Amino acid sequence: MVDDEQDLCDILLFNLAWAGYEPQAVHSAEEVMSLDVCSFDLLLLDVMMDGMSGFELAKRLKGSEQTNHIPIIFLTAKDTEDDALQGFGLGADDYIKKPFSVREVVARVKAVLSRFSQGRSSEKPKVLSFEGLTIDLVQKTVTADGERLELTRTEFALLSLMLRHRGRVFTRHELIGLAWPKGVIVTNRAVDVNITRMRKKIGSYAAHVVTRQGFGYMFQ
Amino acid sequence: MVDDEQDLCDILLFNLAWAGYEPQAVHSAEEVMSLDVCSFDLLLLDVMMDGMSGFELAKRLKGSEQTNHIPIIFLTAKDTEDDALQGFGLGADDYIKKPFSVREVVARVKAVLSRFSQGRSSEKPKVLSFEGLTIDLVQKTVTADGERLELTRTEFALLSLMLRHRGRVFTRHELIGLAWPKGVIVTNRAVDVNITRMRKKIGSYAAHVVTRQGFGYMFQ
DNA sequence: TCTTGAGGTTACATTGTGGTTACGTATAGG
DNA sequence: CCTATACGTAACCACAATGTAACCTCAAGA
Repeated sequence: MVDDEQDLCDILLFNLAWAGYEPQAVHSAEEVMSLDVCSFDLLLLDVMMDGMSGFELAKRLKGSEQTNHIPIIFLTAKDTEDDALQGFGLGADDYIKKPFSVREVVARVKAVLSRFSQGRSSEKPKVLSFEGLTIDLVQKTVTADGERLELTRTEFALLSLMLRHRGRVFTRHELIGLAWPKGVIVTNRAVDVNITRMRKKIGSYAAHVVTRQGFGYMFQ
Repeated sequence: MVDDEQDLCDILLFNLAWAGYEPQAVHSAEEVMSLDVCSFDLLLLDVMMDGMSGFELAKRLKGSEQTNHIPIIFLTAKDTEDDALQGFGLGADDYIKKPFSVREVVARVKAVLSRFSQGRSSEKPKVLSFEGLTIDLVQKTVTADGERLELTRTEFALLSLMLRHRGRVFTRHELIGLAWPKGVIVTNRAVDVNITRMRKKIGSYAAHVVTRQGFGYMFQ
């Protein structure tokens, strides 16, 4: 959710969370660029914002291979036909005029997400695997040679990230940005410790989680 | 495609062919053994079949050096889904629950194949190369004539910098500014020593790392 | 309120990296 | 040909990077 009105964000955050979603709010389009946008399932964009407008942001996101699949719902105070058309022209999936009821927003979010879950998002593979190591991204479970492993959230995030991009070296800084919740601040050493814990749990597959001294970690 | 339901096979065959693939169907796991499995790019296996199950077949294929690289997508009936998938650890690359839409199957096939075709070595082969010398900027590795070299971070930074701007002469001062972490203070001689160490590791290619006395170093 | 576990930090051991130094060799300028 | 300077390189060693156990905090449940 990108909107510069703090109060509105709070209300929507609460209601969307109540409805079972995991909403996150930022207050300017610029902030969005510093996030891992790919990891979001839906964007609620305010059109009128200081700095970059919601339309401008949408144009950029739809222009990138990485993010153009993410459904977008615009929130706007403008109610003219032109603006609506401009929004849809940018690939908007819905359009909600202010003032709106919270219930309406939640309903539209639900509708757009269900529409998308049948289509493109079901194309995402649900499991990652490497030899006898299998990661179920839906059940959030890991099995090694048939044996169920108990990885914690952080360990799971690290392993699935590295396995999804096997062969790539991640710096500690990148891992913190990609496998940790947004906004948390931890030291680099937290990565080492969680890598160690994760290695211990995956047994012989730990040999594939290699340290590239001076660079970071990778799965190979 | 291995499934004992003739009708289902026909539908999938038609749609996969329509999508540009060259599908082939057999109706039991036993029949698969008589085929040249290595020549297939992907296997769609029904789990529940008369005779050998899809799991059993997958276990055999993953156990063989010849075939363990072939991605497998399981087709599972709803009642066997959960427990079976948690336990199997067979290295499946995806699974699709019955009943499924044909479109979903095609989409998953596409996703898995694209992941394997480009994801094998690395996602973006950001590499620099010169004759038989290859620098993988993602994996942070250097290979010379196919042989993997173990360069340290500083050596890697020096070589990749010079190779990226081949033909340009870098003064020691420039190299310290570009290949060393910001803020560190080292003497010029540190450059010499690291150049020497790097040269030693790249073998015959060391001849291309030339000293321009009084100026600095360059790669030519 | 109590329990439990996730996970961040710290401390310490260990290893590898790489800076410095010393000395030998090559090069340029006279 | 001589000499000052630049460079190559082995050796030494400080410290940076990493593995890991231990401790502690915080939050989610019970």
